[in-house]
Amino acid sequence: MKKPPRSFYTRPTLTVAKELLGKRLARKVNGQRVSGIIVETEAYRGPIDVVSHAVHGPESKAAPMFGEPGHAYVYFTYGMHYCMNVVTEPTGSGTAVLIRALEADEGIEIMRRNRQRSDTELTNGPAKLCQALDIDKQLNREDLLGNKLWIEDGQTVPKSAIKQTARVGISQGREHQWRYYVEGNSNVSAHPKY
DNA sequence: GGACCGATGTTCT
DNA sequence: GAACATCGGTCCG
Repeated sequence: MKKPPRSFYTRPTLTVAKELLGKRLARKVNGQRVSGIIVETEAYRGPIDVVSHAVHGPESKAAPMFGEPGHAYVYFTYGMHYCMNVVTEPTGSGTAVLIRALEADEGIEIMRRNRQRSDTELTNGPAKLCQALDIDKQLNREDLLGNKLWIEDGQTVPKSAIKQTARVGISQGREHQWRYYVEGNSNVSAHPKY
């Protein structure tokens, strides 16, 4: 499978967030592929976005958001969870896309072992998919055009199936509809109220 | 299915 | 001290 080029990530964050739907997020664990199709994303639009980690600046833990596009920004939160972002726009922008849900595809046995949950609970949330794919702090700043953690072409999602809503798990910034997901996909994380 | 709530560590005020 | 881009257990339907 073909990896999108660096230029895919250099584009506006909302465009990348939308077009990541249907792409495959993949890992190689002990020589075996573990992957899933991206079905839910959220855009975090840099220092001007009040809920983005980038408001803390390029010297904060969000430093990778200001790095080269097409790299991973993995952060640790709530004392026990990792979440993964894809850095977007030209270097220095501080923008990224949070991967919120996958449809598990390859290496499901490994995901079951990592998660110890039912198959419907493998990758339907940002911290869950990180656990399923064994993504942690070690993969922070990893190049997604590399061969440890990467993104490659997957499926084509019809435009009519892409839904746009407010982001999840934030208190401010609810007026922006910067979350995208594939309508009808059972792996999309729980639907918030508005 | 939903509401509530505790876990647990890093970062920032 | 508080906040936190979350999750899973418990209790209630």
